[in-house]
Amino acid sequence: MKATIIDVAAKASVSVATVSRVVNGNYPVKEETRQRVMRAIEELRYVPNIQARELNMQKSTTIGVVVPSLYNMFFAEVINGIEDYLSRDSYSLLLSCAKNNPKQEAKCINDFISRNVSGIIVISPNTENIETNFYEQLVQHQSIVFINSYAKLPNISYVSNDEDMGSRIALQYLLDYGHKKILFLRGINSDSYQIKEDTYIEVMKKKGLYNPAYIVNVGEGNGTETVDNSMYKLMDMMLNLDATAIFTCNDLMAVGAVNACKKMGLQIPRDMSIIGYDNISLSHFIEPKLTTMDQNMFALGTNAAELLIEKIQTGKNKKVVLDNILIERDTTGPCLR
Amino acid sequence: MKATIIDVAAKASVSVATVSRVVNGNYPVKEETRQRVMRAIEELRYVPNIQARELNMQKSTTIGVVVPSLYNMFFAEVINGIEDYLSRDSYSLLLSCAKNNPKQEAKCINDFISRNVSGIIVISPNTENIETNFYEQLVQHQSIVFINSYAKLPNISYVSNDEDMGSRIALQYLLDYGHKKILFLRGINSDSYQIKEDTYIEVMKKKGLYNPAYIVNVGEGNGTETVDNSMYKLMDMMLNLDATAIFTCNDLMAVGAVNACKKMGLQIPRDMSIIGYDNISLSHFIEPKLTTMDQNMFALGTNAAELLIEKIQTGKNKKVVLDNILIERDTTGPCLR
DNA sequence: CTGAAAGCGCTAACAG
DNA sequence: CTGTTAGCGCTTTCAG
Repeated sequence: MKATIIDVAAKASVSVATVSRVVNGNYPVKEETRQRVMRAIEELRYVPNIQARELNMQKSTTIGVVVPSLYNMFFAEVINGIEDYLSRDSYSLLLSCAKNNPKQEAKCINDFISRNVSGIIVISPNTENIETNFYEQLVQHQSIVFINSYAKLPNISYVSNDEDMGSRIALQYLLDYGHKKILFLRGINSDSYQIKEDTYIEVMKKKGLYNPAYIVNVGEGNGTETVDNSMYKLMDMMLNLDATAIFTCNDLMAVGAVNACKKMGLQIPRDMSIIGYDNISLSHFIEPKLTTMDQNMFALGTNAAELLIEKIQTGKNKKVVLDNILIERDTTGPCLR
Repeated sequence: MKATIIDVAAKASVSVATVSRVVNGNYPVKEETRQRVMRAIEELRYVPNIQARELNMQKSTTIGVVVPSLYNMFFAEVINGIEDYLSRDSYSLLLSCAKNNPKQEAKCINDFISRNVSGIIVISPNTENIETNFYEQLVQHQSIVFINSYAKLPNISYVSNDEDMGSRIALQYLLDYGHKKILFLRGINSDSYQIKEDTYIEVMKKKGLYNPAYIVNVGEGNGTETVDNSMYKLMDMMLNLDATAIFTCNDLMAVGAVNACKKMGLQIPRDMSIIGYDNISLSHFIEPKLTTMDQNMFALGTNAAELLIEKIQTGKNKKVVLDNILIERDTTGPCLR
């Protein structure tokens, strides 16, 4: 059985209150008694029970993080940032995976609440849960931070990338290279795809280059199958479309596009320019290395953690928008057709 | 303020005991009162406080997971497996990152204990903590499972891969294809590389094909730079060595090898066969898709979770060694020279 | 079938 | 400076 504060008190011949004071160092204790208590703690290998402490204090130092999937390295890198910031503030991180399923996402969150987390970070919240105003009820009693959510709800802090601006930069880069027929690859169930599509449509229309047939939906965008799905989808379509460039909503899709071109005998970037989004490590592992928009996942994570702790402590919401920068590598070049 | 069991009891005009019975369904309650309680729960949006429940029941349904780094996708995939198994059993997962630092690893674990986890999974435990018998003291009061630890301590459950056997299979596969000059690519600072090298040397010697010059050390084996390091290292060497095949200690190195061949104008697998190790998702994202030994990280995770829950419930330790199976894809073929 | 009451381990008045 | 004690929200005997 694990030692409790009572065991320590008995061993040191003091009251539990004194032990508590020694442990927390929040009230004066005579040095000599302190020593005695410390020794008892050592000998019994006493570790305070945080559950009991938090039950008593009506607060908690655990925060919950929900991700839609762990298969896209994007999420691992964001979690890395969150964990890094949190551990400095001695918060703990409860992790749950929603498996790209809105029901599951809601279940994860209810579970967090049961476990008395002091706040929750949701990475790429499922649009369905936003529409059904699941979150609107939630924010009454919970501190929430959304990472990369398009719909802005009241009483929630946000950290997101300026994906609108990022998409403009990516598109402009392609346009500057002379590309006119630019395919747009997106997935389902994420706001982030919608933001980019809106920007894509606006930019292309403004240039008089818009063609709805160029918008391709590859389905699930964050699974193991995303790369292959994107590849097959493109191979099906490209025969009928004479595009010279592809702008994809994430790097997984971009890799699929690269593979499709290889399979079809198209040289990159001579015959086809491809630009991805995220800059996950995968993007520079492949050959040719991917030109992509960097989302700086680590910063996304640390900022979210910072906002959440601020929200917990002050009740104030804040929105942070990070800039995405272009990482120019080997999959883009001038339009030669 | 969140509703408590007392609020529900008051609203439904019953005792807290009855509410508890309704919530847990473990004792008979008259249907009519049950209805009344359920209605009160709905109206108050009551969610049981698991901290309080667990404090009372002296048990917990949280488990802690320590990883040395979150940067490597290997770990993300293992965590995915753990999370998947745990969520079925309605356990929650507390995640901490030790940042490749033994002190930090110990701190993470003490923190878990404070938070009353019912067990801990350590992925690739730090050798230093094993030597200083930090863990030996720990196991008295804690259920521990190690993933991929080569040092075996008493009272700990293990799940690991049979990398010796896996290496034999990989090498034999290459030998069966007629390859005689097989390069071996390894990194630093991991037992796992040593196991594979020992096997490599033994197998090659037995065939009379051993050549120490064929052993290549690429340095850090799990960083972002591993792919490129491996590529440059190989490009430097291959000119002088007339190898026809390469066996690498992980997929990152294998991808580097593939890229090196591409850069040098060698066709894969016609001019060079390459076999990796791990089967991280990256291995089938690239083109040509990598032949590799599957470490099945997901299974590593689910098995660890299973063993941990078994250990928690029965106190029994177990060692599970998973077989690594060959995933034959597109980077290997017969020796044509 | 239901209620009263005793804790789980801890903190924080309050009283010495 | 230190001890006593009342809860935090919940489960579970033990009586009715």
